[in-house]
Amino acid sequence: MPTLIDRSKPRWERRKDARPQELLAAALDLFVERGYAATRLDEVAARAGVSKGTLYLYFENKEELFKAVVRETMVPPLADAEELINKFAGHSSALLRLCIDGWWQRIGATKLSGISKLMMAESGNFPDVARFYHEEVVSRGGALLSRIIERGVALGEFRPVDSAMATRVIIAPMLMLTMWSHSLHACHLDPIDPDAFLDCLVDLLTRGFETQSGHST
Amino acid sequence: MPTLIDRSKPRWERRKDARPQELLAAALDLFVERGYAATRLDEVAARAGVSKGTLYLYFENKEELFKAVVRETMVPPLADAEELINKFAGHSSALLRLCIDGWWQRIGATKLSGISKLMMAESGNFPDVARFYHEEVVSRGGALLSRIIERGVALGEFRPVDSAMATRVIIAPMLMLTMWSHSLHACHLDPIDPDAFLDCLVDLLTRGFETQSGHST
DNA sequence: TATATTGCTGACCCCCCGGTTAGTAACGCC
DNA sequence: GGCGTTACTAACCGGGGGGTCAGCAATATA
Repeated sequence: MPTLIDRSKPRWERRKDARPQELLAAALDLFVERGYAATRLDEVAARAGVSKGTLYLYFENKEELFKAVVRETMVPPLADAEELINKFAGHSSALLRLCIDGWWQRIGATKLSGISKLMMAESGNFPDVARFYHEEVVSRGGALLSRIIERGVALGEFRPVDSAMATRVIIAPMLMLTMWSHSLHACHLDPIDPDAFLDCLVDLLTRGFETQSGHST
Repeated sequence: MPTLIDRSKPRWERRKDARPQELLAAALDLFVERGYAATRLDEVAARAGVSKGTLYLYFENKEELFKAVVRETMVPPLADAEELINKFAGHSSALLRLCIDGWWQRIGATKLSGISKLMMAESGNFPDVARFYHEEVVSRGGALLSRIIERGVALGEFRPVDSAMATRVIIAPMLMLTMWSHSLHACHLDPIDPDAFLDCLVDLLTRGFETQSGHST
């Protein structure tokens, strides 16, 4: 009978070391699936195989849980990209494509992109979280792209542009691509081919930044 | 004493005709400020100067209220733009700029842009609303831009591009601009000059779509 | 002024969810 | 096996919000 208790296995285990990672993984999944406000801590705990009380043994509250997810997942790729830019020798448009492709592989195409979408969506309702995310991710990522643009201009590989503005124009389609795949696309509406989209984007950008011979502004 | 009841004026008035518009205006404000899920119907009613019960006399539920807001505000500008495209005679890049500027004036720069942001943000949690919005706004707006691109290609004013993809690449920065102003920007982070951004965008697009070098815009 | 009609109120229901805590069961140690 | 420590659970709390409805008060009518 299924009502009998199986005493060969304990009902739960003590696994202090593994819990934080498992909780973070579950939290990432659910934050991405549902958004910040709509994610239930009960459900995060359940997906990690523990009860809600246990979650609170490892994380102070919902906000700290979210910050931990960001620190654990979004920040490392940024550090790697910073290192790449320092070492790179070659044409700046190649560096730009390298970074866009790298972003796509490590963030854009993964569930991590859901975090960006979530922040765009809900930062207005959670200013503290927004400030944290801006400091840890947005400003660092933006600086990274700006450096590439400025490098290109300095080497005469790009025509002179406002690097701050150009950075935003580049980031925008990248973020939108992820937003689409996490919103309308997720409802089976308006499917989009990401690779074709990125190709189209890089193509446009390359032409747009080209130092032109026969043109006037 | 303020505790005395002023019987010269009724405590409330019967204004059946004006209520729907006032409720829609209040709802638009709050949906834009807080998002769909975070908007409290109590608060919508209060801002419209009525009680929550009254709101339910005019709208079936939260979802129908939202749909009514979209129908009332987002759909008319689309119809106008469709008419503009049909009548326009001139270079397609001029038409493109006209539509982008028009969008900016009538939607992008107004609170209406908050609706786009809201849908990107929350459509995943409200598939029915997402489907409605997609049918009424997204597909129509996309078709509109695609027609401009195809017009340009047909007239030899644009180089041949995949119009569906190019449409997305154009829309993306526009939507992102509004998302920024409604999210991080709203928290006084990362201020952005919309006009400069749009100029930068149109500049890039113009160069990107240009037929072979040697031509002028 | 008296009566009928109806637009509107506000209290109420019920579920949900972030956060808390008393108690329990797993495990290390002897 | 027995004991102490502690990782973990489950029940609970309080506030919030979508949706409802019996009754009331503002108006139309006479």
